[in-house]
Amino acid sequence: MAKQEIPKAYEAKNHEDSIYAAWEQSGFFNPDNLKGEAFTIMMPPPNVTGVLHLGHALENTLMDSMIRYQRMRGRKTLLLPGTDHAALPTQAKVEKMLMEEGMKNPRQELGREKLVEKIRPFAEQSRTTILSQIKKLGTSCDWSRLAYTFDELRNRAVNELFRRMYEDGLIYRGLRVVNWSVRGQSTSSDDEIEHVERTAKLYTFRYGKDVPITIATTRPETKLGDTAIGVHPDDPRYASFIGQTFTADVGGASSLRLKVIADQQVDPAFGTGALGVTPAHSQIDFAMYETQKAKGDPIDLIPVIGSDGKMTSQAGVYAGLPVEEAREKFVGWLKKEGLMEKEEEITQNVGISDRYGDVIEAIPMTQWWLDVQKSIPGRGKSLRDLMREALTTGLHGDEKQKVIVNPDRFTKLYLDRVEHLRDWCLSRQIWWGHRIPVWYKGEEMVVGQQPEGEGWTQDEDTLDTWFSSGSWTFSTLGWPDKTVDLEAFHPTSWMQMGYEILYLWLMRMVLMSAYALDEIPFKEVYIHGILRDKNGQKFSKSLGNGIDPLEIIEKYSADALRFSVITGVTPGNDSRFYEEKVEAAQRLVNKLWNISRYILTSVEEPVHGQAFKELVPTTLADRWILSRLVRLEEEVSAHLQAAEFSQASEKLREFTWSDFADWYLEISKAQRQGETKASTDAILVYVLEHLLTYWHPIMPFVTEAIWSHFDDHELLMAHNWPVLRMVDLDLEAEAEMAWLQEAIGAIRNIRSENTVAPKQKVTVVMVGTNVEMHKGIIESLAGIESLTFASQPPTGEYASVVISDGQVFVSLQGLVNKEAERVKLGKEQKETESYIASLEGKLANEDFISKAPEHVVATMRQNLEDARKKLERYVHHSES
RNA sequence: GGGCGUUUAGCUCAGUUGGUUAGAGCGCUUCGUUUACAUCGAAGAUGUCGGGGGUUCGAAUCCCUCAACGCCCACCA
Repeated sequence: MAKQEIPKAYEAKNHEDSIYAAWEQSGFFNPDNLKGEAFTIMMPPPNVTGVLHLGHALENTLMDSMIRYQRMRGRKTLLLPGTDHAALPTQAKVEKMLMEEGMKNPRQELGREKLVEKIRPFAEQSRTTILSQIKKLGTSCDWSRLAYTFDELRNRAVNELFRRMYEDGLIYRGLRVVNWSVRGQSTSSDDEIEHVERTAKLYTFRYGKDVPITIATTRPETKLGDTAIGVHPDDPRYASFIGQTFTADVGGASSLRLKVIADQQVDPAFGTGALGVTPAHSQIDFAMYETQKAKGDPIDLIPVIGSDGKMTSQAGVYAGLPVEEAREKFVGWLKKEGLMEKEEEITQNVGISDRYGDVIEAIPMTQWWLDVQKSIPGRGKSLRDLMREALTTGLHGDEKQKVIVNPDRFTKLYLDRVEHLRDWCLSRQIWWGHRIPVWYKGEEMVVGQQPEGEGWTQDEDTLDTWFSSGSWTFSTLGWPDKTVDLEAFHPTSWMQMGYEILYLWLMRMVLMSAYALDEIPFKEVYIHGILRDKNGQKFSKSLGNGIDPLEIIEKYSADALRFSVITGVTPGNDSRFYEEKVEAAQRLVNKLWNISRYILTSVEEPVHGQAFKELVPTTLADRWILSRLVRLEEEVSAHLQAAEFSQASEKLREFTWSDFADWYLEISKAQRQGETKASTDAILVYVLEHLLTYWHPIMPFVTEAIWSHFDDHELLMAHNWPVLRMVDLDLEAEAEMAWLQEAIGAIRNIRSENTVAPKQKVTVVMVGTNVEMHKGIIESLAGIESLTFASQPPTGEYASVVISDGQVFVSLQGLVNKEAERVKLGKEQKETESYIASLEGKLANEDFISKAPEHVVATMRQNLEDARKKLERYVHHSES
């Protein structure tokens, strides 16, 4: 083979797109072209609300590193890509854009169909962008199975799931108090609310002069809808009032009828111990309303706040006022009437819509709900039971149907949440999303799919977006049909997600999968943290600290980006991202490139694919580097298998830069001068091709680019992961090499301390050891002119250093600072002495000898022996 | 009000079941570089592993406690 021309630096731009195209064209992204046991990852579908951010870069790196490793290990791998229509966030985003363009109320001005027609192209555009960005990151997913939560197949799955749950009595329609966003004009689930601490005013007052009970509230205006006064059943202050009804003519609004009821949930220690019960505008009060109804002692429900955030007609003279004005007016009236007893500042948590940012109002509405506690017909278990089982005993006590969470602490959070789960409000009043699959005609109602015939109208509401993403692991495989894919790839093997969607997504995937298939959605889930900026702040638009992953790829390389988001990161913990990290990673990429460049351009005929047995390790360095490679394979495999990406990449970096580049390559330069050339060349090529293979899952592009310089046309991506044998470890060579490295380091140290220029050759005498066979290595790596071995220290101007197995003397005519030498040796001697003392102490301890494992004691004894030998040399030296 | 996480070199972080004298990257200091790579090489400095207590032959690692920072949950109206 002719010598190759390889550029000095790796220019990622010239390679990445064409490499990705070659991968795609090869067909190996598609498991149909692969053999072996299935290994499946469903890509968490990015929202079509814009472009990819760094978090996606992290996720794609995690998924792709895992899938590439498994593919190379001979698994039939499927990484299925997709996107999420993200109902509310997408509609909110488009509405915001329209409003920025001058529209006041897009929903009102456009109406349902026209608004959806505005959202669709935006979503499509966003999808296209995102999909191309995923390719830029190198993600090896099967594009032939691309899915979208809002396409026809997924819609069919969603409708079918809804129908089954309805028929099982789990989905019901009911009047309940919902979380209402006035700004968004829609309900939210409990999980879509953020709690923000605020200061608020707590008002303490009586409803009227004839009402003997004082209550406290931060929302006086809602008191216009009060229908009861709640007290704790054991509270002696109010015991005599329980059951009585008082009337009050509040603020000229309406006449309230307030029944005093006893309820365990009332905290006698808060405020006055009496609670104004507003069933229409409080979850807890609504629960009391239901309890009273069940008891046969019902109280009324009076909505005084409407979906527009203004007071309703039932609020009398307050009707039409925004809540804040109503509050002010009512407070004014209370004061005027002398009913107000106290006003104080308190801090409280308010629920905020996480998308629209306004305070959530509790409003009674008829909505669709999913009951998580009801027993599923024929199964004797509720959805809650299934969700619990999946992470504890495994579904039906089957260990194989258990989801393993990494790190484990998130299991606890999940389970805690499962126990406190309330019914899930499924319906939304936005328009971008799967429409509730229910049709009405007069009194008739059909669920699942549109019935034949005229006159049917579909429910106006849409489904919570998590209803469709919850079914992602199987809707993507063709469910509800019994497809080959579903059989082959479900439950999926591995999933990764950020902890911020643990509740939103993990729980719902488990719920949906357990319900629809009686299977867990995946066997293992890896929880990652979020990427923060250099100062530990979240990346956000408002802070303006965002980093576009594509710009990073453009400036450095996709491999450097991948390496830098994955390294130094542990599951479940946040990490910081900044360009210096990418720079360091890019240096590593370039290092690998140049190692390869050196080997491929200087070895005349790189023999590709040699077997370990065919190699002829001739020198110590040969044996050593092969042993190190065996160790590397073992470690990297174990780390990747365990999803310890950071550790895997650290091991690879260490081997690449230190063992291979700094040591073996340098030694090889001498070895290639003589008769060991052929064997050295073979080993260089062997180690290189293995190293590229092991790097490939993490840095796929540069490894593939280098691989293409080998003689055949096989893609590295489709190459088998070479498994080496532990029996080929050469412990003797590793120990001997470690000593040699120490000796060379010692000589270099003396040179450096005495500022001997690297070019200046020195004369070295080594005492107390005989390693003449490695003379050449020491000479070439330590810049030595003459290396001799002696039994006695030489006389004359020498600087010396004591090493584990001997002493090194470096001649330094006129350069030695004898005093400095003495001080240095004296210091080292002291350190050795105290080290010996500590070892002797340990070894003199009977308990240690009897209780510590043998190998620990043996190592300690060996260390002591070595240290004593070393000390002798110091003593000897100071005497001479 | 509960719960969780973090605290290791100047900075960012590893440290796998407790076991040699605690590591990496970046930064810093010195010297060098026609010879794969200045996106480089060699050498070097820097740590009472947040504080205190305990268990153990042995603790960065396990237990208790305190502190600082961060996060999550919760219907004190």
